[in-house]
This record gives sequence, structure tokens and C-alpha cells, in this order.
Amino acid sequence: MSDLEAEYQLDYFYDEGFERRECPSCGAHFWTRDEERELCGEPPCADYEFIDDPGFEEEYTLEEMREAYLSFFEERGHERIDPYPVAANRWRDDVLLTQASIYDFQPLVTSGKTPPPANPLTVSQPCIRMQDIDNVGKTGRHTMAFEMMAHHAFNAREEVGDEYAYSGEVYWKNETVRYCDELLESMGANLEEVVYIEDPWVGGGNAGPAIEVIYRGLELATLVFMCMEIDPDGEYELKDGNRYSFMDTYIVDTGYGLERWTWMSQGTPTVYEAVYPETIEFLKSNAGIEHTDEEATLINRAAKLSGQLDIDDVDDVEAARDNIADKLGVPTSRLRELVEPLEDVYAIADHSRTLAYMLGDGIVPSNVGTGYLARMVLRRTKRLCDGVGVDAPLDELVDMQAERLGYRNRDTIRDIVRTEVEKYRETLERGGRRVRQLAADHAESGEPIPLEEVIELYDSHGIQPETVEEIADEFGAAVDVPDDFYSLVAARHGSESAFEEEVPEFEDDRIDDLPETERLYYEEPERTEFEAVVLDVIERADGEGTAYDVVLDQTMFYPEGGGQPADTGTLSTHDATVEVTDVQAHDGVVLHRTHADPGKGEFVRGQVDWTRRKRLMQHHTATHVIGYAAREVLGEHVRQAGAQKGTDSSRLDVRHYERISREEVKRIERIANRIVTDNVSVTQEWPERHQAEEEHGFDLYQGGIPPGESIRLVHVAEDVQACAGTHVDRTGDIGTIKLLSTERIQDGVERLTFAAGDAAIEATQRTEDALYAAADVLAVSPQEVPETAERFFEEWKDRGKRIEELKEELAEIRASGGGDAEEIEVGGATAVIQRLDGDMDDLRATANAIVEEGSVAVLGSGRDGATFVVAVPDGVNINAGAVVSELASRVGGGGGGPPDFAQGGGPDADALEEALEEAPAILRQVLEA
RNA sequence: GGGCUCGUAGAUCAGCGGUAGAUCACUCCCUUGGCAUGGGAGAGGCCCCGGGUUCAAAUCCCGGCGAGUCCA
Repeated sequence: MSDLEAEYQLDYFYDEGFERRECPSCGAHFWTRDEERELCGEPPCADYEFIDDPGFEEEYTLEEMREAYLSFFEERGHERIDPYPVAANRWRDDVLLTQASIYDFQPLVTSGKTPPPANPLTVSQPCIRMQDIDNVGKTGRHTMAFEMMAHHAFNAREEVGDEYAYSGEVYWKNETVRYCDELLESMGANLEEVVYIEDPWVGGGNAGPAIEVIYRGLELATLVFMCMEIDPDGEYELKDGNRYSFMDTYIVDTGYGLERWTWMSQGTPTVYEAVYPETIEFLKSNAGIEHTDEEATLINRAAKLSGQLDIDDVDDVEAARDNIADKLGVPTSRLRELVEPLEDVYAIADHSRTLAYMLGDGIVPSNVGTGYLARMVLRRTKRLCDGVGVDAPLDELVDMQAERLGYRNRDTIRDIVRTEVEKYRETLERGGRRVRQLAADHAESGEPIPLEEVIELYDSHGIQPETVEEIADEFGAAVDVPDDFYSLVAARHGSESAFEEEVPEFEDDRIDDLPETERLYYEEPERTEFEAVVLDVIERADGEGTAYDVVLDQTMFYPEGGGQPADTGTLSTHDATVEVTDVQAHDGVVLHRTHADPGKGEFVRGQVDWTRRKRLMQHHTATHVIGYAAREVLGEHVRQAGAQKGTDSSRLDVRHYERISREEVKRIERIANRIVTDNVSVTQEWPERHQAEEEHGFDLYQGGIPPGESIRLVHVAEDVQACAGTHVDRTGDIGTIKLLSTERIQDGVERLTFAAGDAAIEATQRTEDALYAAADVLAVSPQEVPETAERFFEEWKDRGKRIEELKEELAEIRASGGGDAEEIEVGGATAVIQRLDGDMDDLRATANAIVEEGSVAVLGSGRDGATFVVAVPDGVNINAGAVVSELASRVGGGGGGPPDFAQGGGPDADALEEALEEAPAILRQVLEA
């Protein structure tokens, strides 16, 4: 095992007179200028030492601190770039939320495939870390939403030359630490008190040495030197147990917490009071929290010790709190009653900001993905508000933050919050009813509510175990919720780690040496014929027989991609024509799937199936148009969640927080078709990616993030998207667009299915055909169908009721009239044995009528096989179920029911008469039994 | 992406193989000077849709549609 100790031996440390020490409390190694220093200085090895005694010369607001930081690095040759969205899944599919500034550049820039927008650069990146959620409010320093200020430099080893999108060294470790020192110095920090702790960083397959910057008990920054990658043969084994080796690229990845720097400059009891003082004031007064001077002093003293409460570092939060109370000389209960409402207020402020970030970036609450995270945060915030007595509506609290952040879509944000709070209220109400019912039952029986039920309530109905306990308490029912409740819930989900079947990565070294195929379809999308040379033919085993992948030097065939299916068509030589059934691209090489070998080196003429391609192009352009129209009608937050084009219809999944109404569908259709009739031209361009992002924002990437230095943009009217598909020349070429259906595929995701061009006409005709057919059956005009159908339906229901009534009347008549009924005496009662070929309802009604008269009824019917009903009046000791069972066995079936009314039957209708003849014997037999 | 739960009268739900129920709301009658209330009668159901199993399905199984919830 080899650690990274050598990596920290910086010239800068030696030149500046630093010493390397080992913390006797936690064992960490650190560098300091202070010869006297023993401890590393980071909680829990130290307390906050800047509260009421700011560590910087001047106080900064959040905005001032951000500006000071960015301009500091601008002055030192860094370019300032705009922050990225907090919804990291907008440009990468491996994470949901932006948790650090480096996320902005993963994976394309860090891997060297794409150049950074500037090098070196500086940014203040909004981030959300859900894993800190339990610390928020308690430690005084943790926030779920924060801005990570950073400077980054992207380096590549000189010797690898131009292999990556950047080359050479910008700067590395010495400069990075120097910048940190200089920044602290410019703020007026006492450099003697600054500690640099060695703390190697590992994450996401990369690793490297890293340094935590601690000042007066607070971690202000982390300087990460990403330079290693996971490698089974690597020289270094790091803390995650994997082996790593050095990479060709090495990247300066720093993170300076804007909130903490602001806090340090102000020395307020908590970071929250430094970051959003007005919000805290507002919430405190809204919740009616007031303190005497004496209480305020106590709270202030507790704040200095609150760094000990980090649930990640401390095993037992309650013990840590006891410890703090002990030091302050007050009972823990007293401390809690003072501090806990404040902790809630702090958390509410932070969570509101988190929500503003999320919703402002267009995240729609949902039961999946980032939407679920947003829902979790919102519900948690609502619970905190209710608990501490904040009665301001949540949408107002979120709006306060959205306003501060300068968001433009504030109305939508409020609308989403209101909708979501209402949904939560309904969930609570639904759940509450359920729990009350359960609690009442168990209070009555005296049994405790079983754990299974509590788990079910949480897992399937979203009711927190605490809520169950509260309600159960009111009813006087017992519940026992174990400490490991949530792991029991997890266990219920089984051991399925939900690993998808990895689609086997296409691997074939036969295409490695082939040149990228030149794609002709962008330049002349209307051309259908082309000539090409067969560079190679790769034979493949196919389910049935042999298939061939034909590689050409150039092609008009569009390979499947971006939700657009592959073209089909033919390849012809002088003496043969082969069908192209599928087209795929791998590493830029286009493979044409055929079932015959055209011959390597041959010249071929390619012909694309034009009808198919044209329909696909119409649908693809229509997809952009529908997306634009949906955004117009439903709101700016609407974003593509998936899309699939076809020749007969296409679908576009969009994120939206409500079901789409019929009225909205019509408006979307109208706007889409207006764009069609406007007949604007559809254009493409290939700008440099960072330029495109700057101009159009990340909304470009509706359908995914393409790699490369330049990307293809498609303009349709006002809509601009990064898109690799083929499009019609002008919107008029789409012909017409018809929305066929909307469907909710997940909470927060609506699927719009539509058809374009001929397919739209065909779809409309199918709908009309159905309507005409219905009209024909009813013998009315199509316009009259709804009204007539309703009338028929009502009439049908009325007749059903009338038939019921008549059957009962008929049954009474039968019961009193006798007909061919056989009457016998059994067990002191009269038994009526009768065959009547009706349905089960008839038998039941008749049997009831006979029983009304005080007789036993044994009825048989020969309709649909043989069926029996046996009914026995009160006080007659005959088991109807046993009788039916015996009768039914004679017709090859079975039966049963309660002792006074049983039904049964069997398939053998021919045996019915015989069975009825034996009924008297059976009755007597049952009577005796 | 995966797991779980639920669709029965206008509302809330019970029934979970054997004659579709309760409470509230609704209509009418009685009690009262009137109201709150109390007593009585009545109306109101494609038991979400489509298949299957069974002598028999609201009930069990499969598929669909709709709703909710937990996890990644």
C-alpha cells in the first residue's frame, strides 16, 4: 500500500515555512505556519472560533463575497463563466443534481474529449447536496443549497501532444495553494491560523491528492488535484480499496464555499443568518419566536459548539447535544426547547432556496428522478413549517428566494409549489383517514398496530411513522416503531440493486481500422440516390442465416439515432440489388445491414426508401414544432423527457406538473399548425459548442448531449435544438400535425402522441371511421352520437332495473302458482322442488319468494349447463350448502354457500332431471346427517 | 428504471369466491313556533376496462387505463 504522502511535498509549503504535523486527536496530517499548533483545527477536533469574532477584515454579503472571489481570479488570468443549471441531468445522465463545480465539465471536458469553455476559468456554481439534509440547521454550517466558488485549470502532459482537447500545463499544485493563501490574505485573514489538511480525494473513478483548507475551525475550501484514474494494475491503493494510476490529463478542481466565506466575514452565530438574514427574521417573527437577552446569549454560546453535531462524524447526535448542554451548564431539555425551533427555521430557509434552485431550473415534482427529490424537499419543508408554526404559504417562501436569485419564471414556480402542496395535503388526508381507521380498530382490540402495517403505510402511502405514532396516541392505540425502521423498508424492496441489463457495448475490432463514413444526408436531405464504394463487408451470424454489415465510403442512409429510426432501401451493383434493412453507426462508421454480400471493393448505387424517409423527416420536424407549441401553452418549464419518431405516429414525452386538458391539447395543435402554415424554413448550423450554449442555454439539449467541439443546431421557427436528425426544408412540408392522445407515463411526465403529414390525415380518417361506424349503428348523424349514446345508455340502465323488478314479480307468481312443482314434506316443513329454466337471478328470486312463504326451495335450471339454488327458511334444520353440493356433484360440478342459501351447478344438463328426482332423498339424507 | 398500494352509490369507505353494503350528502314524511337535532321512508351502482380460471368472480390470475407512494 502506498499513500500519496509524496504528493503533498510542495515547494510552496517549504518556501513559506510550513511544517507538516499529525493531529493527535484524529490522526490527520496537516501543514501549518504555526509552530505551536497541535490539533488539525477541524471539528470535532476544534470548535468554531470566529463567531462574534469574524476572521476577515470586512463584512461581506453573499453577493459581495461572490463578486470579490470571481474578480480576484479574473485579475489573475481566469475567465469568469456563467454557472450551469442545478439539474445536472440536463447535460449528463449519470447524476441527478449538480453537487460541485467540476460537474459542469464532466465527462466530456475532464476526459479530454471536449475543450473547456475557458482555461483557466472561475465560476460560482449553485449546487444541491441532498446527503447533507439531516445536518441542515443543526451544525450551523451545513446547507443543502450552496454555491461552490471555484477556479479550474485543465492540464495535459506535454509528452502526449495534441491527443486531448487541451494540451500543456496551465498551473498545478503550488500555484493553487498560493492562490488560496493570497485570497485569504486579501480578505485580511491571519495566515498563521490557516491549516491545510491532507485528505486524498476519490470519486467517480477518478482520484488524486486533495487539501482541506481550515480556518478558525471552519472548512473554507477543498483543493483537489484530480490526476489519477481507477486501474487494477495501478501503483496506488486508495481509501476506497481500489487501485489507481496517473492519467495523461490532470485537473485543478477547487471548491470554495461561498456561504462559509460570507459567514466567516460576518461571524454570525450560524451561516444561515449570514446568508439570508431577512428570511430568517421573517420566519422567526412569523413563527412567533422571541428570546430574552439571557436566552439569546445561551443560544449564541451553543452555536459556537454546534460544529460537534455533524451526524456524519458523530455517532450519537443526542449524546453530542447532552455534551453541549453540559458545557453550557443547562439541562439538555432547556437547550433543545431553545435551539430546535431555530434549527427548523434555518432548515426552512435553506430548503426554500433549494426549491427555488430546483424549480427555477425547470425541475417538475414527480415520483421519479430529480422530480422526486424536489417533492421530498418540498414535503419536508412543509412539515418543518407546520411543526414550528410558520403559517406563511410555502409558495411565498420559495418565491422570496426565487426573487433574490433573480429568476424570471416566478409565477410558474409558485404555481408548481401550490399544486404540490395541495397534492401533499391530499396525501396526508388520505393517509390520515387510513391511520385513524387502523388506530381505532387496534385501540378497540387492545393489540398494538403491527409493524407490517406501519411499513406499508410509509412505503405505499407516504405516511411517516411519526405521524402514525401521533395519531395512534390520540386513539390510545400502541405502535412500536423500531430504530431501524427505514432499513426494514429498504429490506422490503428486496436485494434487487436494480441493475439494468447493460446493453453489451458494441465491440468489433473489424471496424476500428475503417474510416468514418461521410454522411451526405445533411447537405442534401432531399436526395435519395448516391454512389459509393464498398470499403468492407462484415459477416454476422443472425437469428436466421447470415447477415452482412456493409461499410461504404459515403452514404445517404440515416443510421438510427436521436429517436429517429434508420432508413431502409437498396444497394445495387451492375448485376445485383440487395435490401438494406437496418442502419447503425458505431464510432462514426455507418453499417448497412443486408442479407446478401454486394462484394468488397464494388461500386454500388444506393437508393433510400423515400416514402419512409419523408415520413420520418416530417415527424422529426413536427416533434420540434410540438415541443415548441407545448412550451408556449404549458409553460417555459416544459422539457423533453424522451421522444420516438415513427412513420405513422411519433411521441414526445414532456415534463409537466399537471395532466394536459383537452383544451390545452387543442391550443397546442393550433399553434403547431400555425407554424406549419407559416411555412418558415428549417435551417441547420454547426457552431462551437460553448458558443452555442452561451447563446441558447442548455435548453438546446432536449434530446441528449452530443460530444465534440462543434454541435449541429436545428432551427425551426423560434425553436433551436441540438439535433442530429433529418428534417424537411420548410415547416409547410410537414403538411399538417394532429395530436392523437396524451397519457401520463409517470407523475410529472406527459406523453404526447401525434401524427404528421399523410399519417395525420390517415389518423384523422381512422377516428372518423370509428365515429361514422358508431353513428351508423345508432342510425343518427355523427354530431348526434354523444347525445344518442347517452340516451341509449340511460335507457339500457332503466331496462335493467325494470327487468329486475319483473323477475321478482315473476318469481312471486311462480312461488305461489306451483306450476310443475313437486311438493314434499321433510323435517316438518314443506319443500318445493321445481325445474325452471332461467338464469341464476331467476332461481335466486324464486327461491327467495318460496322461502318467504315458509317452504324450503330446491330449484334447478337447464340453461347454460345445470344450475341449482337451494334456500331454507329460518328454523328448518337443513343445510342448503350440503344439498346443493350433493345435487351439483350429479351434474359434474360443485357448489356451496351459507346454510340458508346455496348455489351450485355443473356442465352436465342431461343429468339435471335425474338429480331433481333424487332431491327428496337428498333432503332427507341431509336432514338426518 | 424498479418495488408496493388502491380504483365499489355524489363523497368517504366496508365486503375479498356463493342474494352488492354502511356512514355522510340527496328526496319525501314525522317531531319543533323556528333552527340545531331527533325518528322514519326512498332514490341513487357497466363493483375502472378487456381477457382467463370456476358450477359460480366486485372478490382469484393476466393485460390495459387511471390514481397514489417508496427507493435508485
